[in-house]
Amino acid sequence: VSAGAAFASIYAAVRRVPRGRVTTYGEVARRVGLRGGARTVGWAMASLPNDRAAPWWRVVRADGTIAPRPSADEQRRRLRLEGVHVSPRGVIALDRYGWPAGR
DNA sequence: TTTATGACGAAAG
DNA sequence: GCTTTCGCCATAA
Repeated sequence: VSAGAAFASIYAAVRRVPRGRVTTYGEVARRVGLRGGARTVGWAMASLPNDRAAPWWRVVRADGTIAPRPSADEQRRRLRLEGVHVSPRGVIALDRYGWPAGR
């Protein structure tokens, strides 16, 4: 895998996110041992060749908003399909769908 | 090795 | 509530 070890850890963490739940970049970063490495996580997702078995759509920003990217629309759609309620503005209730918090 | 970039985060104005 | 600034870590050139 072409990327560094950090990527593997990040992908692994993202895969642990249960269906119907979402997590944040910062949360993932923390799980892999990177405190301020939230950007690294996002960058890892950006490098996602789309063949990688990582539910990137379950990863949102710290405030529950979806990152402004071209596929944000698709991400929102996928989350909805999993039962995650996304506000019209693209905001997700982390205190409800967040993970591992959950509630 | 240094510089620049990035699906971020938190704080300050 | 929104925009701006700084901080963090890893990779690329």
